Amino acid sequence: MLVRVVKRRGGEAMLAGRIVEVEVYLGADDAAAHSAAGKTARNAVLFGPPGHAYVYFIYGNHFCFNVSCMPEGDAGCVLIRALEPVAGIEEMARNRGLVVAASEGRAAKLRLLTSGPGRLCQALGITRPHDNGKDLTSRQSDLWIGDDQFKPGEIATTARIGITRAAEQPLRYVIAQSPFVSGNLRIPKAGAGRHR
DNA sequence: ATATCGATTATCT
DNA sequence: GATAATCGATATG
Repeated sequence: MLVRVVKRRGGEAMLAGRIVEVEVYLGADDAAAHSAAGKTARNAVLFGPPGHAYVYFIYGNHFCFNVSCMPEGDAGCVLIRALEPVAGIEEMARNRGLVVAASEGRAAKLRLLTSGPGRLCQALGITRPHDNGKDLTSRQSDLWIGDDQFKPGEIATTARIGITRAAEQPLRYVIAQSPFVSGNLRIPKAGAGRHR
């Protein structure tokens, strides 16, 4: 199994991150999916062809980025929940309103860039009117997903996060070894905490 | 360290 | 009018 990279060309810099955490949403029979109640103006992309971007705005503050995965007419999708920053880190930090210092707290701050659905959208500049519906399989698009030949270690599955319905299904997939997965369910080893 | 809460808007009932 | 696939700040041990 190979993991992929989300890339985005913005102006001069290219922004890229490796996908380290996703959640699956089934089209039908999934009370947590936006598509559960049928097609609407908001989720229309999910019912289109696979490999396209579904972007939506949530909680009045944040965007979330999904990839439609099922053939036309079926609304299954994958929510991209966390990335490992790969390229364009300074611009991502600007987008997030953070400053990445050159040395020490760097690793810690990298986690703040893209470890979460809302964060990674802000870091990559993904917004609803602008990016919704883009073809992620075409390099002509300024937002696409490609294969970077990365060989992940163990893939762990857990319950999905932040939802209020059908939350118990183990449809969240994370690269177990990655420190860049979103914070909620990180499994800190005993005594692994930081001091100060 | 963990827990609780407010922000803020598109979408649906 | 209620709700939400979140984040960041504040409060508390």
